[in-house]
Amino acid sequence: MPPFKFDKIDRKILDILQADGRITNAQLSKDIGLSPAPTLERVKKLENTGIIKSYHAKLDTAKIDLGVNTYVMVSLKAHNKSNIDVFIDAINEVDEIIECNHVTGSHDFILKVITKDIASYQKLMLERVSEIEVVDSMQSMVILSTFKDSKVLPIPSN
Amino acid sequence: MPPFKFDKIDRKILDILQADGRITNAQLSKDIGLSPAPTLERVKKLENTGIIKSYHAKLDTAKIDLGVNTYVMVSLKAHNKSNIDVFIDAINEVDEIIECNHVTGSHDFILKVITKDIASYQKLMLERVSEIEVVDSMQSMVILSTFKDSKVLPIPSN
DNA sequence: ATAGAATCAGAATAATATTTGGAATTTTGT
DNA sequence: ACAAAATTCCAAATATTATTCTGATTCTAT
Repeated sequence: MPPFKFDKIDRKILDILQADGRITNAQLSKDIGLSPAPTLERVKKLENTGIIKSYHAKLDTAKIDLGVNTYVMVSLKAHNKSNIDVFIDAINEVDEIIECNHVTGSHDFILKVITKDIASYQKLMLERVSEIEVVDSMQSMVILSTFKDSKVLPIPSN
Repeated sequence: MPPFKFDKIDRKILDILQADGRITNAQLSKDIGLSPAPTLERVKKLENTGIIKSYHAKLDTAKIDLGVNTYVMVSLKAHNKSNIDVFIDAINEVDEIIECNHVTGSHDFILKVITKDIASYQKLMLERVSEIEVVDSMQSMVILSTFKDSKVLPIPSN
């Protein structure tokens, strides 16, 4: 399958759906200047080709009592495939870890961890993450405040 | 306004809408075991109270040619309010920086940066970020691969 | 117990999504 | 350049969903 080329109209659709994932097809079609039928067809194609992976509600963490958000940088004892697999499998069991990226630099992984408070954060780290046998060291950055959290990616023009 | 208490049904709604932001109200009502009318009423209340902030399409960065994603840790020359304001204002101008968090630890901010390739990343950093006068130092972590990217927050049960 | 508020189901209506058929445009191969 | 093929589009018809409304039931606080 060729990597599917989308045109200017598709890009506009992607911009709009990133900013408002629940816009109606009727409104979307007005915004991009097409009738509803081809608009829907384009959206479906973007979904079917996997360019649009999914849609999600974004919640206010403070209002659902998730006050302590952190980034945690993790180093493994050795970075062979076996160890990485063990780590990934363990991470996937933990709902509070919502992101896990393998990164360059002096650490191996960076995690994003969402918890209710410091106590639950500490408990999670001590009992669930430190306990993963392949983990060597961890370094936490507690998020004090968030100044930008855009869900709109900068799609290149060409 | 009291901090609005949501019950078990609301929590289920939040779980479902985080996982599938475009589910129809009809299907949602079936999933939670209520009729459409009160289901919609609950969703609207969750939106109006700000617990649900927004809805967004999630795209495949590789397929839209955004192959280089990084975390960048930034230290400012001094962390007074004035400098922070200057920094935030500058960051908000840059579409490629989709997240900006003020954090504890040896750096001041952590950014998430989305670009097409290494060349565009370097250009962005040199010409847009390094140029911000209050920036002292930067340290990059390039994302090699993403093992988890969940849009579902672990809502505390009580 | 009882008034008031909140929540619910079911039905009616309004809006939207989705399908269909065919015209117009673009693309492709010669 | 040309014609066939493919793509893209619109407009209209139908199916599905959202939304509103009414009244019954449950919950809450006194």
